Amino acid sequence: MDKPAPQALYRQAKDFVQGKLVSGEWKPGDLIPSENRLVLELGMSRMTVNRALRELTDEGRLLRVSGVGTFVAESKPQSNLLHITNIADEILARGHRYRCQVLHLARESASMPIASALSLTTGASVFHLLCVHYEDDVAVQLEDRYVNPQTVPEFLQQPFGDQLQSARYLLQIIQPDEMEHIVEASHPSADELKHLQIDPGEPCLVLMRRTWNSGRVVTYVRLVHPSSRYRLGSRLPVTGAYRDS
Amino acid sequence: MDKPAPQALYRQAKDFVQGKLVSGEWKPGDLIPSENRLVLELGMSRMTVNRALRELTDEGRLLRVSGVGTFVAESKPQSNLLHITNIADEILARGHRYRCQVLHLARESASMPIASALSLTTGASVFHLLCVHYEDDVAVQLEDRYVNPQTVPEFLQQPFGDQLQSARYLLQIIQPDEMEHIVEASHPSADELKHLQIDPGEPCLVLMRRTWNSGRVVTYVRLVHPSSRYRLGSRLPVTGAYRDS
DNA sequence: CAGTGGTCTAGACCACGTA
DNA sequence: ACGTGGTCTAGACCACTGT
Repeated sequence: MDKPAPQALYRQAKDFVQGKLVSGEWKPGDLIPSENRLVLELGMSRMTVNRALRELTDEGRLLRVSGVGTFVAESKPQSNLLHITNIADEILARGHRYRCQVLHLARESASMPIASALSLTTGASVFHLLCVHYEDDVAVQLEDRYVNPQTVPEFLQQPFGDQLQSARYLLQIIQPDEMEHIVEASHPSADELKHLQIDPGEPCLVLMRRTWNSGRVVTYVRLVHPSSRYRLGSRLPVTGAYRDS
Repeated sequence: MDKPAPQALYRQAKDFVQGKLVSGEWKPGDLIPSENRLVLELGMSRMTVNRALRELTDEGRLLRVSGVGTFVAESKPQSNLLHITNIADEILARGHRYRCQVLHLARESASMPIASALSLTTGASVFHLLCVHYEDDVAVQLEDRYVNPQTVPEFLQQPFGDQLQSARYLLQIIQPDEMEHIVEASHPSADELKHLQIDPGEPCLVLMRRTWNSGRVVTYVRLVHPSSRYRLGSRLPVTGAYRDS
Protein backbone atom coordinates (compact mmCIF):
# COMPACT_ATOMS: atom_id res chain seq x y z
CA MET A 1 0.00 0.00 0.00
CA ASP A 2 1.37 3.21 1.18
CA LYS A 3 4.89 3.46 2.48
CA PRO A 4 7.28 6.19 1.55
CA ALA A 5 6.39 9.35 3.38
CA PRO A 6 8.77 12.24 3.80
CA GLN A 7 7.36 12.41 7.29
CA ALA A 8 5.81 9.67 9.31
CA LEU A 9 2.08 9.42 8.83
CA TYR A 10 1.29 9.84 12.51
CA ARG A 11 3.41 12.99 12.33
CA GLN A 12 1.30 14.30 9.48
CA ALA A 13 -1.80 13.56 11.54
CA LYS A 14 -0.33 15.46 14.48
CA ASP A 15 0.56 18.38 12.24
CA PHE A 16 -2.95 18.38 10.81
CA VAL A 17 -4.50 18.65 14.24
CA GLN A 18 -1.92 21.13 15.51
CA GLY A 19 -2.65 23.25 12.48
CA LYS A 20 -6.30 23.41 13.44
CA LEU A 21 -5.31 24.35 16.98
CA VAL A 22 -2.88 27.13 16.17
CA SER A 23 -5.09 28.56 13.45
CA GLY A 24 -7.88 28.78 16.00
CA GLU A 25 -10.26 26.76 13.86
CA TRP A 26 -10.58 24.39 16.81
CA LYS A 27 -10.81 26.34 20.05
CA PRO A 28 -10.35 25.22 23.66
CA GLY A 29 -13.34 23.18 24.76
CA ASP A 30 -14.37 22.23 21.24
CA LEU A 31 -15.23 18.67 20.41
CA ILE A 32 -13.03 17.60 17.54
CA PRO A 33 -13.76 14.86 14.98
CA SER A 34 -13.64 11.30 16.23
CA GLU A 35 -10.91 8.88 15.35
CA ASN A 36 -13.04 7.21 12.73
CA ARG A 37 -13.85 10.52 11.07
CA LEU A 38 -10.17 11.43 10.95
CA VAL A 39 -9.40 8.02 9.52
CA LEU A 40 -11.73 8.82 6.64
CA GLU A 41 -10.52 12.39 6.23
CA LEU A 42 -6.81 11.61 6.35
CA GLY A 43 -6.86 8.19 4.74
CA MET A 44 -4.83 6.47 7.45
CA SER A 45 -5.53 3.53 9.66
CA ARG A 46 -7.10 4.04 13.02
CA MET A 47 -3.98 2.97 14.89
CA THR A 48 -2.04 5.75 13.22
CA VAL A 49 -4.61 8.40 13.99
CA ASN A 50 -4.87 7.05 17.50
CA ARG A 51 -1.16 7.44 18.07
CA ALA A 52 -1.25 11.03 16.89
CA LEU A 53 -4.16 11.90 19.17
CA ARG A 54 -2.68 10.01 22.10
CA GLU A 55 0.59 11.86 21.84
CA LEU A 56 -1.16 15.21 21.60
CA THR A 57 -3.09 14.23 24.70
CA ASP A 58 0.10 13.32 26.53
CA GLU A 59 1.47 16.71 25.56
CA GLY A 60 -1.51 18.39 27.11
CA ARG A 61 -3.05 19.77 23.93
CA LEU A 62 -6.10 17.51 23.83
CA LEU A 63 -8.41 15.96 26.37
CA ARG A 64 -9.98 12.61 25.60
CA VAL A 65 -13.00 11.12 27.33
CA SER A 66 -13.71 7.52 26.61
CA GLY A 67 -17.17 7.01 25.25
CA VAL A 68 -17.63 10.72 24.63
CA GLY A 69 -15.01 12.24 22.37
CA THR A 70 -11.88 14.31 22.04
CA PHE A 71 -11.76 17.95 23.10
CA VAL A 72 -9.29 20.77 22.73
CA ALA A 73 -7.57 21.26 26.08
CA GLU A 74 -8.07 24.52 27.94
CA SER A 75 -5.42 27.18 27.80
CA LYS A 76 -2.01 25.81 28.46
CA PRO A 77 -0.62 26.67 31.83
CA GLN A 78 2.61 28.59 31.99
CA SER A 79 3.91 28.28 28.49
CA ASN A 80 5.97 31.10 27.21
CA LEU A 81 7.49 32.12 30.50
CA LEU A 82 10.81 30.69 29.61
CA HIS A 83 10.70 32.57 26.38
CA ILE A 84 13.61 32.45 24.05
CA THR A 85 15.53 35.49 25.03
CA ASN A 86 17.91 37.25 22.79
CA ILE A 87 20.85 38.15 24.94
CA ALA A 88 21.62 41.17 22.79
CA ASP A 89 18.22 42.64 23.60
CA GLU A 90 18.70 41.94 27.29
CA ILE A 91 22.03 43.72 27.34
CA LEU A 92 20.81 46.67 25.35
CA ALA A 93 17.75 46.91 27.59
CA ARG A 94 20.06 47.30 30.55
CA GLY A 95 21.65 50.21 28.74
CA HIS A 96 24.92 48.46 28.17
CA ARG A 97 27.06 47.94 25.14
CA TYR A 98 26.67 44.68 23.25
CA ARG A 99 29.30 42.93 21.23
CA CYS A 100 29.50 39.49 19.68
CA GLN A 101 32.58 37.60 18.57
CA VAL A 102 32.10 34.69 16.21
CA LEU A 103 34.75 32.05 16.82
CA HIS A 104 33.57 29.37 14.48
CA LEU A 105 30.89 28.89 11.85
CA ALA A 106 31.01 25.83 9.62
CA ARG A 107 29.42 22.68 8.41
CA GLU A 108 30.50 19.66 10.41
CA SER A 109 29.92 15.99 10.78
CA ALA A 110 27.73 15.28 13.80
CA SER A 111 29.38 13.45 16.67
CA MET A 112 27.31 10.94 18.55
CA PRO A 113 25.97 13.25 21.29
CA ILE A 114 25.22 16.02 18.82
CA ALA A 115 23.47 13.68 16.44
CA SER A 116 21.47 12.37 19.36
CA ALA A 117 20.46 15.86 20.45
CA LEU A 118 19.30 16.72 16.95
CA SER A 119 17.72 13.32 16.30
CA LEU A 120 20.00 12.79 13.33
CA THR A 121 22.34 9.97 12.46
CA THR A 122 25.93 10.04 13.60
CA GLY A 123 28.04 11.67 10.94
CA ALA A 124 25.17 13.63 9.45
CA SER A 125 25.97 17.11 8.25
CA VAL A 126 25.16 19.81 10.79
CA PHE A 127 25.86 23.51 11.14
CA HIS A 128 27.96 24.60 14.07
CA LEU A 129 28.25 28.10 15.49
CA LEU A 130 30.48 29.10 18.37
CA CYS A 131 30.46 32.67 19.59
CA VAL A 132 30.93 34.80 22.68
CA HIS A 133 28.55 37.55 23.77
CA TYR A 134 30.00 40.56 25.58
CA GLU A 135 28.32 43.07 27.84
CA ASP A 136 30.48 46.20 28.05
CA ASP A 137 33.43 44.09 26.89
CA VAL A 138 32.90 41.49 29.60
CA ALA A 139 32.11 37.99 28.33
CA VAL A 140 28.77 36.93 29.74
CA GLN A 141 27.75 34.07 27.49
CA LEU A 142 29.44 31.43 25.39
CA GLU A 143 27.08 30.13 22.74
CA ASP A 144 27.72 26.69 21.28
CA ARG A 145 24.98 26.03 18.77
CA TYR A 146 24.16 23.21 16.38
CA VAL A 147 21.55 23.63 13.68
CA ASN A 148 19.69 21.04 11.66
CA PRO A 149 20.46 21.83 8.00
CA GLN A 150 17.19 20.26 6.89
CA THR A 151 15.22 22.92 8.68
CA VAL A 152 17.47 25.95 8.19
CA PRO A 153 19.54 25.36 5.05
CA GLU A 154 20.69 28.99 4.75
CA PHE A 155 22.17 29.20 8.23
CA LEU A 156 25.81 29.25 7.20
CA GLN A 157 25.37 32.19 4.84
CA GLN A 158 24.16 34.58 7.53
CA PRO A 159 26.44 37.43 8.61
CA PHE A 160 26.29 36.72 12.33
CA GLY A 161 27.89 39.30 14.56
CA ASP A 162 27.05 42.40 16.54
CA GLN A 163 24.10 43.14 14.31
CA LEU A 164 22.55 39.75 13.74
CA GLN A 165 22.16 37.17 16.49
CA SER A 166 21.58 33.54 15.73
CA ALA A 167 18.58 33.34 18.07
CA ARG A 168 16.84 36.21 16.33
CA TYR A 169 17.58 34.83 12.88
CA LEU A 170 16.27 31.37 13.75
CA LEU A 171 13.08 32.76 15.23
CA GLN A 172 12.44 34.70 12.05
CA ILE A 173 12.90 31.62 9.89
CA ILE A 174 11.27 28.90 11.95
CA GLN A 175 8.48 29.18 14.46
CA PRO A 176 9.16 26.55 17.08
CA ASP A 177 6.19 24.58 18.32
CA GLU A 178 7.98 22.91 21.20
CA MET A 179 11.04 23.56 23.27
CA GLU A 180 13.11 22.00 25.98
CA HIS A 181 15.27 23.68 28.59
CA ILE A 182 17.78 21.98 30.79
CA VAL A 183 19.80 23.88 33.35
CA GLU A 184 22.80 22.68 35.23
CA ALA A 185 25.80 23.98 37.10
CA SER A 186 29.23 22.90 35.97
CA HIS A 187 32.88 23.71 35.89
CA PRO A 188 33.87 25.16 32.55
CA SER A 189 36.28 23.32 30.31
CA ALA A 190 39.69 24.77 29.54
CA ASP A 191 38.44 26.20 26.25
CA GLU A 192 35.42 27.71 27.91
CA LEU A 193 37.63 29.27 30.57
CA LYS A 194 39.70 30.90 27.88
CA HIS A 195 36.82 32.15 25.80
CA LEU A 196 34.97 33.57 28.78
CA GLN A 197 38.13 34.92 30.41
CA ILE A 198 37.26 33.73 33.87
CA ASP A 199 39.23 32.22 36.72
CA PRO A 200 39.50 28.47 37.07
CA GLY A 201 37.17 27.30 39.75
CA GLU A 202 34.39 29.71 39.01
CA PRO A 203 31.23 27.69 38.46
CA CYS A 204 29.14 28.26 35.38
CA LEU A 205 25.44 28.14 34.78
CA VAL A 206 24.75 26.10 31.67
CA LEU A 207 21.45 26.34 29.83
CA MET A 208 20.79 23.79 27.12
CA ARG A 209 17.90 24.45 24.82
CA ARG A 210 16.36 22.48 21.98
CA THR A 211 13.52 23.67 19.81
CA TRP A 212 11.25 21.65 17.58
CA ASN A 213 9.14 22.34 14.56
CA SER A 214 6.82 19.66 13.20
CA GLY A 215 8.57 17.01 15.21
CA ARG A 216 12.03 17.83 13.93
CA VAL A 217 14.71 19.37 16.07
CA VAL A 218 15.59 22.81 14.71
CA THR A 219 18.53 23.68 16.91
CA TYR A 220 20.41 22.55 19.97
CA VAL A 221 22.29 25.22 21.83
CA ARG A 222 24.46 25.15 24.91
CA LEU A 223 24.79 28.53 26.64
CA VAL A 224 27.53 28.82 29.25
CA HIS A 225 27.42 31.72 31.71
CA PRO A 226 29.92 32.60 34.42
CA SER A 227 27.92 32.44 37.63
CA SER A 228 29.27 35.76 38.81
CA ARG A 229 27.91 37.52 35.74
CA TYR A 230 24.60 35.90 35.02
CA ARG A 231 21.47 34.50 36.61
CA LEU A 232 18.37 33.07 35.10
CA GLY A 233 14.96 33.98 36.32
CA SER A 234 11.28 34.21 35.64
CA ARG A 235 8.28 35.59 37.41
CA LEU A 236 4.85 34.77 36.23
CA PRO A 237 1.23 34.54 37.15
CA VAL A 238 -0.05 31.05 37.93
CA THR A 239 -3.10 30.52 35.80
CA GLY A 240 -4.64 27.23 36.78
CA ALA A 241 -4.70 25.17 39.91
CA TYR A 242 -1.93 22.68 40.39
CA ARG A 243 -3.09 19.31 39.35
CA ASP A 244 -1.97 16.05 40.84
CA SER A 245 0.38 15.89 43.77
CA MET B 1 -8.13 -13.55 21.19
CA ASP B 2 -9.44 -12.58 24.56
CA LYS B 3 -7.34 -10.59 26.96
CA PRO B 4 -9.07 -9.85 30.23
CA ALA B 5 -6.10 -8.07 31.72
CA PRO B 6 -6.45 -6.09 34.92
CA GLN B 7 -3.79 -3.85 33.49
CA ALA B 8 -3.16 -2.97 29.90
CA LEU B 9 -0.63 -5.24 28.30
CA TYR B 10 1.66 -2.42 27.26
CA ARG B 11 1.54 -1.34 30.92
CA GLN B 12 2.64 -4.77 32.01
CA ALA B 13 5.46 -4.62 29.50
CA LYS B 14 6.53 -1.23 30.85
CA ASP B 15 6.38 -2.54 34.40
CA PHE B 16 8.43 -5.56 33.40
CA VAL B 17 11.18 -3.39 31.99
CA GLN B 18 11.03 -0.85 34.80
CA GLY B 19 11.34 -3.70 37.26
CA LYS B 20 14.58 -4.75 35.62
CA LEU B 21 15.78 -1.17 35.79
CA VAL B 22 15.00 -0.49 39.43
CA SER B 23 16.25 -3.89 40.54
CA GLY B 24 19.54 -3.10 38.86
CA GLU B 25 19.43 -6.23 36.75
CA TRP B 26 19.70 -3.96 33.71
CA LYS B 27 22.19 -1.17 34.39
CA PRO B 28 22.77 2.10 32.55
CA GLY B 29 24.52 1.45 29.27
CA ASP B 30 23.35 -2.15 29.05
CA LEU B 31 21.88 -3.49 25.85
CA ILE B 32 18.49 -4.91 26.68
CA PRO B 33 16.63 -7.63 24.75
CA SER B 34 15.29 -6.68 21.35
CA GLU B 35 11.63 -6.18 20.63
CA ASN B 36 11.33 -9.60 19.07
CA ARG B 37 12.91 -11.28 22.10
CA LEU B 38 10.54 -9.49 24.43
CA VAL B 39 7.65 -10.50 22.20
CA LEU B 40 8.60 -14.12 22.79
CA GLU B 41 9.31 -13.68 26.49
CA LEU B 42 6.16 -11.75 27.30
CA GLY B 43 3.83 -13.33 24.79
CA MET B 44 2.56 -10.06 23.35
CA SER B 45 2.52 -8.67 19.85
CA ARG B 46 5.38 -6.52 18.67
CA MET B 47 3.24 -3.38 18.50
CA THR B 48 2.47 -3.72 22.17
CA VAL B 49 6.07 -4.21 23.19
CA ASN B 50 7.03 -1.37 20.86
CA ARG B 51 4.65 1.00 22.56
CA ALA B 52 6.02 0.15 25.98
CA LEU B 53 9.61 0.68 24.87
CA ARG B 54 8.74 3.85 23.00
CA GLU B 55 7.08 5.39 26.02
CA LEU B 56 9.98 4.47 28.25
CA THR B 57 12.25 6.11 25.71
CA ASP B 58 10.14 9.26 25.69
CA GLU B 59 10.39 9.27 29.46
CA GLY B 60 14.15 9.18 29.21
CA ARG B 61 14.68 5.76 30.74
CA LEU B 62 15.81 4.01 27.58
CA LEU B 63 17.84 4.96 24.55
CA ARG B 64 17.03 3.32 21.25
CA VAL B 65 19.32 3.24 18.23
CA SER B 66 17.78 2.07 15.02
CA GLY B 67 19.60 -0.89 13.59
CA VAL B 68 21.53 -1.47 16.79
CA GLY B 69 19.36 -2.02 19.82
CA THR B 70 17.85 -0.61 22.98
CA PHE B 71 20.00 0.56 25.85
CA VAL B 72 19.40 1.63 29.42
CA ALA B 73 19.76 5.40 29.56
CA GLU B 74 22.23 7.04 31.87
CA SER B 75 19.96 8.53 34.46
CA LYS B 76 20.43 12.19 35.10
CA PRO B 77 17.69 13.25 37.43
CA GLN B 78 15.85 16.16 35.98
CA SER B 79 12.96 18.09 37.32
CA ASN B 80 10.53 20.47 35.81
CA LEU B 81 11.33 24.13 36.09
CA LEU B 82 7.88 25.44 35.64
CA HIS B 83 5.97 23.40 38.12
CA ILE B 84 6.29 23.39 41.82
CA THR B 85 7.58 19.91 42.06
CA ASN B 86 7.64 17.77 45.09
CA ILE B 87 11.05 16.19 45.13
CA ALA B 88 9.74 13.19 47.01
CA ASP B 89 7.36 12.40 44.16
CA GLU B 90 10.14 12.82 41.63
CA ILE B 91 12.37 10.41 43.46
CA LEU B 92 9.64 7.86 43.98
CA ALA B 93 8.65 8.15 40.33
CA ARG B 94 12.17 7.18 39.41
CA GLY B 95 11.70 4.07 41.49
CA HIS B 96 14.17 5.16 44.15
CA ARG B 97 13.99 5.39 47.90
CA TYR B 98 13.16 8.78 49.41
CA ARG B 99 14.23 10.05 52.80
CA CYS B 100 14.09 13.46 54.41
CA GLN B 101 16.06 14.72 57.35
CA VAL B 102 14.76 17.80 59.12
CA LEU B 103 17.65 19.81 60.55
CA HIS B 104 15.80 22.80 61.84
CA LEU B 105 12.22 23.94 62.26
CA ALA B 106 11.52 27.02 64.33
CA ARG B 107 10.14 30.52 64.55
CA GLU B 108 12.77 33.15 63.97
CA SER B 109 13.28 36.83 63.64
CA ALA B 110 13.69 37.82 60.01
CA SER B 111 17.08 39.09 58.98
CA MET B 112 17.24 41.87 56.46
CA PRO B 113 17.51 39.76 53.29
CA ILE B 114 14.85 37.34 54.47
CA ALA B 115 12.47 40.11 55.41
CA SER B 116 13.09 41.63 52.04
CA ALA B 117 12.36 38.38 50.23
CA LEU B 118 9.09 37.96 52.13
CA SER B 119 8.14 41.64 51.93
CA LEU B 120 8.07 41.89 55.71
CA THR B 121 9.82 44.24 58.08
CA THR B 122 13.20 43.35 59.48
CA GLY B 123 12.79 41.48 62.73
CA ALA B 124 9.32 40.21 61.90
CA SER B 125 8.51 36.70 63.01
CA VAL B 126 9.00 34.06 60.29
CA PHE B 127 9.04 30.28 60.15
CA HIS B 128 12.26 28.63 59.11
CA LEU B 129 12.68 25.06 57.87
CA LEU B 130 16.00 23.48 56.95
CA CYS B 131 16.06 19.92 55.67
CA VAL B 132 17.94 17.56 53.38
CA HIS B 133 16.29 15.31 50.83
CA TYR B 134 17.92 11.97 50.06
CA GLU B 135 17.57 9.74 47.02
CA ASP B 136 18.72 6.23 47.92
CA ASP B 137 20.64 7.75 50.85
CA VAL B 138 22.44 10.24 48.64
CA ALA B 139 21.73 13.88 49.46
CA VAL B 140 20.30 15.55 46.37
CA GLN B 141 18.71 18.69 47.74
CA LEU B 142 19.19 21.04 50.64
CA GLU B 143 16.00 22.95 51.33
CA ASP B 144 16.24 26.25 53.17
CA ARG B 145 12.72 27.59 53.46
CA TYR B 146 11.14 30.64 55.03
CA VAL B 147 7.39 30.89 55.43
CA ASN B 148 5.20 33.89 56.06
CA PRO B 149 3.29 33.16 59.30
CA GLN B 150 0.45 35.39 58.22
CA THR B 151 -0.40 33.09 55.35
CA VAL B 152 0.38 29.69 56.89
CA PRO B 153 0.05 30.02 60.68
CA GLU B 154 0.03 26.26 61.33
CA PHE B 155 3.31 25.58 59.55
CA LEU B 156 5.38 24.85 62.64
CA GLN B 157 3.00 22.20 63.93
CA GLN B 158 3.34 19.96 60.89
CA PRO B 159 5.20 16.67 61.23
CA PHE B 160 7.57 17.19 58.33
CA GLY B 161 9.69 14.23 57.39
CA ASP B 162 9.69 11.26 55.06
CA GLN B 163 5.93 11.24 54.91
CA LEU B 164 5.06 14.93 54.65
CA GLN B 165 6.99 17.33 52.50
CA SER B 166 6.79 21.05 53.00
CA ALA B 167 6.06 21.69 49.33
CA ARG B 168 3.09 19.34 49.35
CA TYR B 169 1.74 20.77 52.59
CA LEU B 170 1.96 24.33 51.38
CA LEU B 171 0.25 23.52 48.09
CA GLN B 172 -2.61 21.94 49.98
CA ILE B 173 -3.06 24.97 52.20
CA ILE B 174 -2.42 27.83 49.82
CA GLN B 175 -2.92 27.96 46.09
CA PRO B 176 -0.23 30.27 44.75
CA ASP B 177 -1.30 32.78 42.15
CA GLU B 178 2.18 33.91 41.19
CA MET B 179 5.64 32.56 41.43
CA GLU B 180 9.21 33.54 40.78
CA HIS B 181 12.16 31.35 39.93
CA ILE B 182 15.77 32.37 39.96
CA VAL B 183 18.50 29.91 39.07
CA GLU B 184 22.19 30.32 39.58
CA ALA B 185 25.35 28.30 39.87
CA SER B 186 27.43 28.75 42.97
CA HIS B 187 29.94 27.23 45.28
CA PRO B 188 28.31 25.85 48.38
CA SER B 189 29.05 27.28 51.79
CA ALA B 190 30.82 25.23 54.40
CA ASP B 191 27.53 24.29 56.04
CA GLU B 192 26.01 23.33 52.75
CA LEU B 193 29.04 21.18 51.93
CA LYS B 194 28.58 19.34 55.17
CA HIS B 195 24.85 18.80 54.87
CA LEU B 196 25.06 17.61 51.29
CA GLN B 197 28.19 15.55 51.90
CA ILE B 198 29.95 16.70 48.76
CA ASP B 199 33.51 17.59 47.92
CA PRO B 200 34.65 21.18 48.13
CA GLY B 201 34.86 22.59 44.64
CA GLU B 202 31.81 20.83 43.29
CA PRO B 203 29.49 23.50 41.92
CA CYS B 204 25.89 23.61 42.99
CA LEU B 205 22.75 24.51 41.14
CA VAL B 206 20.70 26.84 43.30
CA LEU B 207 17.01 27.41 42.65
CA MET B 208 15.33 30.21 44.56
CA ARG B 209 11.59 30.32 44.45
CA ARG B 210 9.00 32.66 45.87
CA THR B 211 5.28 32.13 45.65
CA TRP B 212 2.52 34.66 46.15
CA ASN B 213 -1.11 34.48 47.11
CA SER B 214 -3.30 37.54 47.04
CA GLY B 215 -0.28 39.77 46.75
CA ARG B 216 1.44 38.39 49.82
CA VAL B 217 4.57 36.27 49.69
CA VAL B 218 3.73 32.80 50.98
CA THR B 219 7.17 31.29 51.05
CA TYR B 220 10.73 31.87 49.96
CA VAL B 221 12.82 28.78 49.47
CA ARG B 222 16.40 28.23 48.43
CA LEU B 223 17.08 24.76 47.02
CA VAL B 224 20.71 23.75 46.69
CA HIS B 225 21.58 20.79 44.47
CA PRO B 226 24.98 19.23 43.83
CA SER B 227 25.50 19.59 40.11
CA SER B 228 26.55 15.98 39.74
CA ARG B 229 23.27 14.77 41.15
CA TYR B 230 20.61 17.05 39.80
CA ARG B 231 19.48 19.03 36.80
CA LEU B 232 16.50 21.19 36.08
CA GLY B 233 14.54 20.98 32.93
CA SER B 234 11.30 21.50 31.15
CA ARG B 235 9.85 20.55 27.83
CA LEU B 236 6.64 22.03 26.66
CA PRO B 237 4.55 22.98 23.70
CA VAL B 238 4.85 26.53 22.49
CA THR B 239 1.40 27.98 22.17
CA GLY B 240 1.63 31.34 20.49
CA ALA B 241 4.05 32.95 18.17
CA TYR B 242 7.09 34.60 19.62
CA ARG B 243 6.66 38.31 19.59
CA ASP B 244 9.30 40.49 21.19
CA SER B 245 12.58 41.30 19.48
C1' DC C 1 -28.62 0.86 20.81
C1' DA C 2 -24.78 3.11 18.14
C1' DG C 3 -20.72 5.80 18.81
C1' DT C 4 -16.61 6.79 21.35
C1' DG C 5 -11.92 6.02 22.85
C1' DG C 6 -8.52 2.10 24.64
C1' DT C 7 -6.29 -1.64 23.41
C1' DC C 8 -4.41 -5.66 20.91
C1' DT C 9 -2.91 -8.69 17.02
C1' DA C 10 -0.37 -10.77 13.04
C1' DG C 11 1.43 -9.60 9.59
C1' DA C 12 4.13 -6.25 6.52
C1' DC C 13 7.70 -2.86 4.39
C1' DC C 14 11.40 0.22 5.29
C1' DA C 15 16.09 2.32 6.65
C1' DC C 16 19.73 1.48 9.17
C1' DG C 17 24.03 -0.66 11.37
C1' DT C 18 26.93 -4.67 11.86
C1' DA C 19 29.20 -8.48 10.36
C1' DA D 1 22.73 -11.15 4.77
C1' DC D 2 20.79 -10.43 8.96
C1' DG D 3 18.85 -8.30 13.02
C1' DT D 4 17.48 -3.96 14.79
C1' DG D 5 14.09 -0.38 15.61
C1' DG D 6 10.29 2.66 13.04
C1' DT D 7 6.18 2.53 11.05
C1' DC D 8 1.72 1.11 9.07
C1' DT D 9 -2.52 -1.65 8.21
C1' DA D 10 -7.12 -3.93 8.62
C1' DG D 11 -9.30 -5.94 11.37
C1' DA D 12 -10.92 -7.08 16.29
C1' DC D 13 -12.81 -6.98 21.34
C1' DC D 14 -13.66 -4.20 25.25
C1' DA D 15 -15.71 -0.59 28.57
C1' DC D 16 -17.86 3.27 28.56
C1' DT D 17 -21.29 7.05 27.32
C1' DG D 18 -25.21 8.98 25.45
C1' DT D 19 -29.93 8.51 23.41
